[in-house]
Formats: sequence, structure tokens, C-alpha cells
Amino acid sequence: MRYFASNRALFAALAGTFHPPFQTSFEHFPCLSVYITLSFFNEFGLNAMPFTYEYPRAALTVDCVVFGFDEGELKVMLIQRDLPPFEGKWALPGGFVRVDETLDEAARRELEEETGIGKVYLEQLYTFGDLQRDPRERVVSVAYYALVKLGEYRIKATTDARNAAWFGVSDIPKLAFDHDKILAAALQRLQGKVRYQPIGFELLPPKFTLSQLQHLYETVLEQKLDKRNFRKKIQGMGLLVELDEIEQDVAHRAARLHRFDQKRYDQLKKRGFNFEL
Amino acid sequence: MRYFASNRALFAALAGTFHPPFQTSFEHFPCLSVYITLSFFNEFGLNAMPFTYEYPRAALTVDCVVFGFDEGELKVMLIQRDLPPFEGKWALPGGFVRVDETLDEAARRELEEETGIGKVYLEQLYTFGDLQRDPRERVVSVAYYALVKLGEYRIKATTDARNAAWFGVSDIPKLAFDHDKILAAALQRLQGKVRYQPIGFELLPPKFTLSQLQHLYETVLEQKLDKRNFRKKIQGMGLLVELDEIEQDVAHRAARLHRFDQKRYDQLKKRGFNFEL
DNA sequence: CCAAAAGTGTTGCTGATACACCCATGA
DNA sequence: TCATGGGTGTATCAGCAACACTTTTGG
Repeated sequence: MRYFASNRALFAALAGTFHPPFQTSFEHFPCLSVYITLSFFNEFGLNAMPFTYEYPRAALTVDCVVFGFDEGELKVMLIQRDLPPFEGKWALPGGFVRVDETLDEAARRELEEETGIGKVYLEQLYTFGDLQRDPRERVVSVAYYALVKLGEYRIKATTDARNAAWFGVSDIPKLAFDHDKILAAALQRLQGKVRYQPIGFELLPPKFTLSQLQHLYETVLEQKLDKRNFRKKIQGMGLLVELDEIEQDVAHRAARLHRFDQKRYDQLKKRGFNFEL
Repeated sequence: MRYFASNRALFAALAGTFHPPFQTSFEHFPCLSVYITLSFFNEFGLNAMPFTYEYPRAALTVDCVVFGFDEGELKVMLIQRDLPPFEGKWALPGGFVRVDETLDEAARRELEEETGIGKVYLEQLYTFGDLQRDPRERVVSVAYYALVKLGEYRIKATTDARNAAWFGVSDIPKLAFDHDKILAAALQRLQGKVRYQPIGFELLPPKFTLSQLQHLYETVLEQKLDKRNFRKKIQGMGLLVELDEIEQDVAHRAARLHRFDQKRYDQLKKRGFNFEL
């Protein structure tokens, strides 16, 4: 058994044992965790460590951009950090991926844990792997975006006692880490995808008016649409079911409610149908 | 100092020290590497390990789907594995991400190392994180796809002495890991992207004929295109420059060569121009 | 002179755009 | 009765699809 007077001395002893990337990593990230190898354990008198040498590993996280639509505005859910780094800053909900869960599961779990949101439309966006994203150590983050029907979900106070809130997309504070970049990518993806996939409905309540739908598209696409042409087109697709209900408690003529016909969409999709704009 | 009669006994002793996910991981992946904590080192008499507890980490890799276009066929580069698991099977080129390189850098490095291919169009595709992708342990893989001008690159025998070869996409053997799934995703992305971004040119030599371009599109999109309409449309975009050269050594009327005008495309893109079909 | 691919215009049709007024309701 | 948004039809235009023959070249 050998003792070391300091961390530095310990690492100096280790240095010869490991492959160059390890040393480099230690120099750059003093508090980085490392993988320990069989030869190291032998040196310290353990006889049964079956591990082979591995490179140091990046940590893996998921981050979620959660979109909601409310009062004619596109909103994003943010969490106020209560721990360093970036303590007090707003950030996307997210966290470490466990070794026994898939990425999708991790994203759903974090969403549920931090915001109480479950059962939403969730899709992988992009994986961010810049070296200095996280000041502590190398962290690679798989970003997701989620679409929630705002009327249905209320943010609950979380177990971590973190502060969660909705922000209008045009009114986002400076975010922690590289989350600005992730959010920008999510917005771009949403704008692109909403044109050729009927995902807009994920942001509306199950029953909605055509005006609500149009406003949603106008908001996401950031352009005005002609009312008659929009209705002609969207109704011509045959994906909406007119309900026998009208909206309530409005100070003007009440609009007819519609719902999205998922089954019909699935049928049409099989036959090569293409949703567009 | 304590000794253990077997790996199992060692892990039993460790079990109380670690957080549940670690134990689970060990049960599921007997040869999984683990992170070692300060408390563990104290127990064995070491006084200087500065590490804090962390969850076990998934390994992170990149895999590349490299597309080429040759003889009217879309091709993919595969590597024959010379190590278990899947020894002898064909797989996508790829490997572990080092802790001091970005994901893009890792993809380019692996491509260069395994195939000698450098300076190609490279784009992140999707991140695959199923639990059992790799029989050895948990591995998350960030997939990329690359487009290479086949005339320019010859595959060189690699340092790993691995066997590399081009396969027509309709003639792919059963691949190692979940690489079939990755390849399928890459094909779908390519089909989608080629319609609204001028990336097809990345698969052709710098000087090409309109027929070559049309055949490329027909191959990727898997549909016949009308010659006159195709030419009208593509020439109408003003992104091609007619050269004063014609193709050589053909047994029929020689076609005029063209090149893609990247500068003009960048200009037009800024003004909101949209490439389509 | 034959085979093989290059090159070239017109027409009909479909779908996108542009546009203005009356209706129903609650305040 | 007024303010607010709901709901409706037509004319024009642009762009897409369909389509066949002549030209050039090498073998």
C-alpha cells in the first residue's frame, strides 16, 4: 500500500500507468472523475478488479426545450438553478442520463421530475458536445423539444424546490450553459417541422377553434396568413373533425370547435399523404 | 487493506457504498467499468482521492454513415470489424469520443483514421441510446452522415488494418450493433434534405453534367424525373455555372459540364431564397 | 449508319394568392 | 348599437406535369 501526500502526487504516480488522454484530461479538468484500471488496482494490492482500461468519459445529460402556446404567444418553460454553476440563472430543464435508461426515458423522467409534465409530444433535437459547455467538466447533452397543451398542465413545485416558469420566446433572459444555442435550434426545428407535420395540434387543447389554430401558425411561423385561404386549405385536408360544440364565454360570436383526427392522419400517411403548411 | 476472493465478493462489499444505480448497472452489465469514489478510497487507506461520487457513465461514440455516388448507384462505406463483438461483421466507421474533442471533431477523426477520408460534408444525424445497442456495456452513439465526392477519395488501408469497402444501398449485409437502424435513419434524412438543400452537389465531382445531377436525384429520391422539367427548374435557380468544357471519352454526344455556384447560393440564402427539389 | 445520350418549348391544369362583406354574440 | 371576431366565394396568376423530336458523337 502506498500513500500520497497530495492529490498531485497521487496523480503523478498514476500518470505513468495511463494513456495520454487521461493525463491531459486531468490537467484540464482537475475535478474530473476517472476510470480506474486493473493495473492500478494490482499496484495497490487488490487482486480482483476485472476492469480493463478505458478512456475518461464525458458525462451525458438531456435538456428539454418545452414549448407551450398561450394568449397568442409561444412560451418556453425554464427552471431557475439553485446550485452552482450558474446558480440563480434560468436554464432548460434537464439532467444526467442514468446508465440504465434510454435517452427518451431520461428526457421524460427529467421533465416529470422538474416540472410535473408527463405524456407530451417529445422529440430528439440535436446533441451538443462543445468542450466548454459546462465549466465543471466535459458534458455532452442530448437536447429534446417537447410540445405541451398548456391548458392541461400546471407546473408543480418540484422536489428540488426549483423555481419553474413560462417565458415568452421573445422575452427570454440570458440562460445558463449553452442553453441559448439549444433554444435557438429548437425554435428553428419547430418552425421547420410545423410546416410539413401536423404537430401544431400538440400545442392546442383537444378542442380548438380554427382561429386558434391559425394564430398558432402565425405565431410559430412569424407571418400573417390569409383567413380564407388558411381555412380552405386546412379543411380541405380532411384532418379536422367539426364538433357540435362552440366556444363559451366570449364577447363575440362563438366559434365552432374542432378536433384533430389522428386516426385519419395515420391512414392517410400510410397512403403517402403529405401534410403541408 | 482488504482482499476479496472473487469479483463478486468485491462488488458485494462495494454495494453498500454506492448509490442504487451503480448496483443495478453492475448486475446488468457484469463487465461495466465503474467510477470510484472518495469513500471507497478511504476505506482502502488512500487519503488523497479528490473525487466526489458520480453515477456510472455510458460510453460515448460517434458513427458515420458515409454516402458516395458512383455508377448511378448510391453507396455506403462499411468497415469489417476485426475485434469482438461482431468480429468479422460489417459496421459503420466510428469509435469512442475522446474527452478533449468535440463530437464533430471525433467524427472527422474517426473518418480520417478508418477510411482516410477528410474534408467532406458532415452533419449530425441523431443520437442512439438504446440500452442494449452494444452487448458489452451501455454505449450511446452520436450518428453523423457524410457526403463524399467518390471520384476524389480512394479508401486507403487503415492503421487498424480493417477492411473498408463501398456497398450499394440496396445491397447491404446485416450490420453490427444497431447500425441498420442508423443507416435507415441516414437514408431517410438524405432523402428529406436533398429536396430543400443543395447538398446533392457534395456527392458529385466539382464539374458535372446535368444528366449526372438528374440521375443522382433520381437515385436518392427513388423516382424518375422528367428531363426537360428538371433542367428548366435547376437552371432557373441560377445556382449552376455553365462551363466551357464538355465531358470526355463518351460514346455519344458529349454533354456540357457545370459547376455549383456556392457563393451565389450563400448570397441568395441570405435574401431568403429557398432551394427546392 | 447505328446506338446512345444531349438538348430543346408548348400546353393544360392545378393549386396558391389576393381580396371584402355580412353574421352572431355579449357588453 | 357597437365592438369583436366568425364565417364565406371568386378571379387571377404562377408554377408543375405531360409530352416527342432533332442533334451530336463514337464505334
